[in-house]
Amino acid sequence: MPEPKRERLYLIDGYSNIFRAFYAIRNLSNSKGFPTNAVYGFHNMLRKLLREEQPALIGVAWDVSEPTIRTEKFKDYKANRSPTPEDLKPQLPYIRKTLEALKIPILEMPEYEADDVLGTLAKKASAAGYDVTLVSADKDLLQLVDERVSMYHTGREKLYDPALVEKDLGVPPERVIDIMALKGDSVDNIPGVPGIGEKGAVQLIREFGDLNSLLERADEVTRKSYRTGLTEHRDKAELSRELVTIHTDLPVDLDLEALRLSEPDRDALRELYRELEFFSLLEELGSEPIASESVVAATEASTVAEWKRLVGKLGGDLCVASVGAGDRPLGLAVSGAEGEVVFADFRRDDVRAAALESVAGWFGDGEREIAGHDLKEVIRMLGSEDGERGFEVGARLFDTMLASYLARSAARSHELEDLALERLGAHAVSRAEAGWDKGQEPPLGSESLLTYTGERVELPRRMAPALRSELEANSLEGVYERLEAPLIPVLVRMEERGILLDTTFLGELSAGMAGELMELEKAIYKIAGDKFNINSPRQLGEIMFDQLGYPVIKKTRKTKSYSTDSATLEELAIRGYDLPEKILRYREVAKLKSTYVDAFPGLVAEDGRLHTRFYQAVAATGRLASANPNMQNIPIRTEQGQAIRKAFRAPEGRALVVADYSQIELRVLAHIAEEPALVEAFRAGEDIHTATAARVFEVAPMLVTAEQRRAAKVINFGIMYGMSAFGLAQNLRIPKAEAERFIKTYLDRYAAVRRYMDETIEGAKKEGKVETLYGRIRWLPDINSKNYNLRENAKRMAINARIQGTAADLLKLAMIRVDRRLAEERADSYLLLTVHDELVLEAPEADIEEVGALVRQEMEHVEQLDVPLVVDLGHGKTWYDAKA
DNA sequence: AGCGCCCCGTAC
DNA sequence: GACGTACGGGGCGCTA
Repeated sequence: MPEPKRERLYLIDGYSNIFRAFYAIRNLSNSKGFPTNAVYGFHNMLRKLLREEQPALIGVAWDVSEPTIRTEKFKDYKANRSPTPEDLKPQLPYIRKTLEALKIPILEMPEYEADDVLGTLAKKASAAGYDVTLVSADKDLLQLVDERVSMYHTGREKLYDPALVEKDLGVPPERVIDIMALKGDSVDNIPGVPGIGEKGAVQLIREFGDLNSLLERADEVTRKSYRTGLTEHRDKAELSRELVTIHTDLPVDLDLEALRLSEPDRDALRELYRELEFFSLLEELGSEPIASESVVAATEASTVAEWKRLVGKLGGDLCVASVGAGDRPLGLAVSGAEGEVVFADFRRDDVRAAALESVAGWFGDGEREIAGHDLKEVIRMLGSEDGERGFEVGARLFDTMLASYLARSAARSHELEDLALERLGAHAVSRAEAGWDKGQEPPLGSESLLTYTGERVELPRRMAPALRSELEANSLEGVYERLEAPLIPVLVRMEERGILLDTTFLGELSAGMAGELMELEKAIYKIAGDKFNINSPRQLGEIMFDQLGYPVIKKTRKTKSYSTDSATLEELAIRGYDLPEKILRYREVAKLKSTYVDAFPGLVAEDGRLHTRFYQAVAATGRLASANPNMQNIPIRTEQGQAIRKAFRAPEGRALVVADYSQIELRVLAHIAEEPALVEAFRAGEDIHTATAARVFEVAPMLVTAEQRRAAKVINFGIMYGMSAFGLAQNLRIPKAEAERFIKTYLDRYAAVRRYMDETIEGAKKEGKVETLYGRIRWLPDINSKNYNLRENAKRMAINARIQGTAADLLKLAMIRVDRRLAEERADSYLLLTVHDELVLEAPEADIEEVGALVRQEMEHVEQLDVPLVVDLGHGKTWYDAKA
């Protein structure tokens, strides 16, 4: 009859594994700078163990502070141990908390070390019929190994049974003590026998059997140094043996059943993961929608009276959300300080009217604070139905999306769903789950709709306090209150207005382009000798490099296929091949046609205008982004591209006014770097690229050639982007050595720029971040990475983020001021677009001079820098004319 | 059909 | 590898 399968007890050596985790993972901390490497490493080790071994019983042995039985015997025991690292100490309580959350018992006994607890429990458990596995990175524990007790060595990743102990150490487990007693241990300050090391100890024990016999027969030892050591230091050997011997007979009265593993406390784990910012673990842990905690589902107000009654009870500070699709609101949710949520479904006409009236009151109330996620969308949606929004924003706005963005501008996403998962461990109900699916919308009063709407306000309301403190902790309230929050209503108004589009004109443009593409296509097929899809880089590559045998210039980054980008095609054209020129021209026209000319008419709203969306929480540097359509990459470089700008126009009697900052980023560089030569040039109103060329090439400004100016321009921009000599050489088609000389000369002549770059990188390495003039932060976690690419990328980001980000700050502030002054002084003139260093406005024809002057004044005086800020103005019926 | 990745190109 | 920040179109393969 086979013996029934024995259950296995896993006994974890706490400190040895914690230390190992601490040293194995460097540089892990949460956003507050709290070190988390040891918690993370140790916790992951446990998770792996739980997952892979599924232990029946488990416990973690924990050392207690001194005194112990060993320090009493030998006061210098462990005296050579270095103190617990400063970064580890604060993590220990968190490790205990993770153990508590995992429901893993912590085993500690006054006066005894973890080893003794482990030894005693191992023996006790094996005697009681369990198998035991010790988990440690300390090979002292190998003395405990026997037929029932094995040891998993965390560092070596080996599972030791008696045979493996003998193989690795040269002696069986029961002799491990003797070896240790002979050789000693300098770290634990165990003396051992002077002159005997690991090899000698093993050899002596193998020869004499055990330590007792060896000591008895010490005079038989042949090697003189060993013999004298053993005879003169017998006491040391015996003390050492006592110190290294793990006690297996502690007076414990532990019911082993208490070590039976139970279900973890998922809520406690979630809380810890959140605090420590173990987001991947948080995600893996998964979670119930917070709605299931039955506090969030909204109460629907089905009558006006009910709406007024429920909303009346909410109190001062509110959290609001609109729900719906695109610009079409389906309803409004609002919650008060206690978290009770009221929902108005706009399909009930009277409730809708009452809700919109409440909204107007709340947003217009300057004494009130309104929280929410992506309030620009909320405000825009609520204002969309009646054409004209029935309210202005006077209330203070706390937008969790923007707060998250300021706290971590480089994060992948600041969407409500993602933040809720990361910060609350909550899986938000999806739109599909709420009832929006394939053109369907949720039925009136459905439970899932009420859950969904409840979450839209409850999730941001619950995240707001932590986000507020995160802003404060990083001194980001200034940027929030001065720039981001006031910008919200400005952007709403710009999006609502849109810009008039001349679709007829675009239609003509498209037809012309179609004709040219046909011609090009014919010519291309003729040279290629075959038809193929010119839009497919892969097919084009096959034609050029396989069929026609052109030389391969370079391969693509990800798939290592033939590159056919414009630099490659230009190079081939220079080398005299026919096809590339045609392809370049084809690409240019096809790009303009598909991305702009043909795409815009489909995006025009009923008012004939294009309403882009500005995204305030996307660009890691602080810039705005624009989409649907992207109004920030409308062509301007080529004549044909510029023509597209003729389609953006002002209505009858009105004109577009364009104001753009001249060289704002270089001015910001001059200011931040305090570079006297650049500052002087800007103060003198010189052409900065000509001035740079003169300085670098050592010629009088008047004698700078067009070629020299072009090179200076490339390096001026290249510097701001962290361009290398390689990049400059490629760009200017010059030898790398020449590019290197060029950069060196530049940095010699602009020594403060070199200092700026060095100091920026040095600061980033120390702080892990860079800041703009207004305190906007970009975190750079990779700045000290061992990975060359990651590190060098982070350096370039550091150099660029300060400049680009400061320029973005300046423009945002200017927009807020321009908007305010126009509203006060020229209500029928207003902002339409912003393109990073440029504002586009619409004004009555009669007012363009005054509006231009007003805008220029606000933009140029937005901040007092070491260099003047200069704005170029233009106006006209179309964007094209206004920029001319 | 919808989605995501890739390559490529537009802007500042 | 090699120049920062964006958005978007077409090709193409995968999944449903």
